Amino acid sequence: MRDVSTEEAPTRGHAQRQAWERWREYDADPAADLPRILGAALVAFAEHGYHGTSIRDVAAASGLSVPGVYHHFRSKQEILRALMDATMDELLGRCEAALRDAGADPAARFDSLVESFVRFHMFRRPQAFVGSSEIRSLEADNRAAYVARRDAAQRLLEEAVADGVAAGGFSAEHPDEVARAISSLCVGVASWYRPDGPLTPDQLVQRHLVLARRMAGAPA
Amino acid sequence: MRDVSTEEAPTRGHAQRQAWERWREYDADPAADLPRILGAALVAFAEHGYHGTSIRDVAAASGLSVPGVYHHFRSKQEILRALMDATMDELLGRCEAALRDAGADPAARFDSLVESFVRFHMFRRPQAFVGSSEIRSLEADNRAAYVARRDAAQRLLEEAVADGVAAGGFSAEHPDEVARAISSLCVGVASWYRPDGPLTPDQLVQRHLVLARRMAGAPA
DNA sequence: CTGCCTACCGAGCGAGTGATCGGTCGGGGC
DNA sequence: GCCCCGACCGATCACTCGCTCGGTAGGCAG
Repeated sequence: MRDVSTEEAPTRGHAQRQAWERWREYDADPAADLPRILGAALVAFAEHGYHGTSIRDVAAASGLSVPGVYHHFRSKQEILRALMDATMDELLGRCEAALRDAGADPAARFDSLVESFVRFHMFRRPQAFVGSSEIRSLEADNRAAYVARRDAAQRLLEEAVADGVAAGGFSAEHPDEVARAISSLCVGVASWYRPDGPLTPDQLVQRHLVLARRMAGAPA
Repeated sequence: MRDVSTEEAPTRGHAQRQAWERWREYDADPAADLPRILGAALVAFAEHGYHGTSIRDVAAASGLSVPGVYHHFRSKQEILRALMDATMDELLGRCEAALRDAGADPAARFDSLVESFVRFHMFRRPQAFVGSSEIRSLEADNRAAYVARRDAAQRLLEEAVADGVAAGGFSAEHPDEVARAISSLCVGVASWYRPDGPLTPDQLVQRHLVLARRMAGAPA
């Protein structure tokens, strides 16, 4: 028999806009502030993929029955959509907070944004992985909406590089390609970074900042 | 009861070891020199993923029936394994040819290797995509063997950067991280590059060479 | 011709899939 | 007291999955 404690509220989809003022700080558990079904889905999707995960897998990992899962989500697809939405909410929220913190100087804004990207991909590895590998599993409408938000994040980077070139002394000849290279770098971080690696998160952030600045042709 | 050790697939059996002397040249169709079942599987796995693709999908795209597919491969898993093996055969083969062509100068070897990586990820996009996204769908043994070969490719890059630092005037402080960044860049190329984009392949190679050199701290 | 080989196909197996139906159970409002 | 509602479950639906069985068609050796 299951305990009937219902202390957990989903609040997905129309959640209150979270602030992410402390954009540098992350909980050790990537699934910590997700409702339990989405947390279970995150782990399963990251490990076996969307199509490699059954509703029964998600239900078991959530401590629910199959109809229990369907009480909260209309379909398997909607679980994926909610997960991807939550991922973009957090990424965009933290990046905007990082830019607010950075003020007006183009070089500082660039550094702050890159740092925010790197940190997100270090501490939200499963989200970043699912967010890039399961785009193809989203149905057309959901995919279009998700890609639009992902492109918006990409545009933040492009603007940061372009502003650096225009007013920050950056020497990159092709800012958009540098921006794309930086996001490739971050996606890569999510795929190999392990918290028990030899370097601290702060060290890794600094080293990637160096690589990003070099590609952008930022003054040393 | 047939003992299906029939290796009809030209991938590994037919030309004992392919030369890849012309490592810069690629057929326009990534599936061109794959047996039809692997070609169909490549397209399907790239679009829907391993678990999102059924044997019936592969059979239909190959113009075969389901048992027709099973005449050539013992299992769905073995189709994936053969596909991933063929991918690594080609990547490693072309990269080794690129290094042979480059001679002894560390900077030339670095350039040649990076060019080979970039070209492979531009012209073998589906292979590169499946090769990185479906590692998790390989069973333990197959995965271990594949990861070992992928790490060997990574080591080529690490050595090229390290040699550049030791004898080529590169200034990178952390060669292995630069190597990892370069391969992240290439994986990224496979995910966004479109042959009908505004830039020619040669232009894209040159631009990525610039980014790679900058990260490695190569003399301008 | 027979005998055997490779290369396939039609039909179908057991298991598992996403999803649904009609419930049960406990707590809160009246 | 009563009723309703959200949260959940057991049973089951129609369907698809990976895979297999028993066969056929054609080529080639003897």
